Amino acid sequence: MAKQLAKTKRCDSAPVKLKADPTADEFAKLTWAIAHPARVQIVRLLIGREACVCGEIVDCLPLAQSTVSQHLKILKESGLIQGEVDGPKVCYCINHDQLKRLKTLVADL
Amino acid sequence: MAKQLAKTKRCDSAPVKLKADPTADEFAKLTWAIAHPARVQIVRLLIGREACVCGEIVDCLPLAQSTVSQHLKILKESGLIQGEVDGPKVCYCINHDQLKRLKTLVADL
DNA sequence: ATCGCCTATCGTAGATGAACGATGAAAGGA
DNA sequence: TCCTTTCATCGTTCATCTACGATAGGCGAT
Repeated sequence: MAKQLAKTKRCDSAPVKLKADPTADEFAKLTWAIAHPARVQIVRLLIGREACVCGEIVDCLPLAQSTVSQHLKILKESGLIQGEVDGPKVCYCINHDQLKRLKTLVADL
Repeated sequence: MAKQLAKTKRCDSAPVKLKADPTADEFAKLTWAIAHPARVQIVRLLIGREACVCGEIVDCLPLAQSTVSQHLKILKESGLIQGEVDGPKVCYCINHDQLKRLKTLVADL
């Protein structure tokens, strides 16, 4: 996404309005956040359980703790999940608003 | 996804069945295919037009022809779109079955 | 047959992702 | 206070993505 030339060409009959679709970026970010098998599994796990401590998620996946932590960070940054500190542990849960946003974006394709 | 240890730990009460969810892979592949702003725009363009020649898609995006061709290849490999040769041109269109599959997977989250 | 257009592929460079082990920080218990 | 547990972050390595220009191949027109 480096080149940003001001093209004057047309696509068929409609004027070119396909330049910087804001929802395309949002769409891409949300789908990218979940576009990894481990992250799909984490999201599904949280949907099914409503809340889960980080360590449990690690135990459920064949990945190192640091790797899972990275995936959790990605999901958290996308807004799909959120975590709150509970003493020495961190409890993750689904952000239903953002999940609904994702579903809406895909359904409205 | 390299480590495949046979863990015996449990996640909460349910037995560990979060190992190699086949639909998680399918889900990740489909969402990954569309997890880029340019590919989102291409898919939307094709949904709105029902068919589009490659050159028109290139003209609609601020990217080089070779780059667009790569994105089209990714989308084609995911099954979301398909292209058929029409003389010297290639006409791309949406694969509605696969698009519906994507929508179903996301809606059933 | 040759030329020009359209598209795919190759080769490359830089950025980012995915995975790991090791380390660090915070909180609670001994 | 010190130790343990829990989780995040750092640093590294390897692979993949993304973007481009250049090139090759197919097709229609001249």
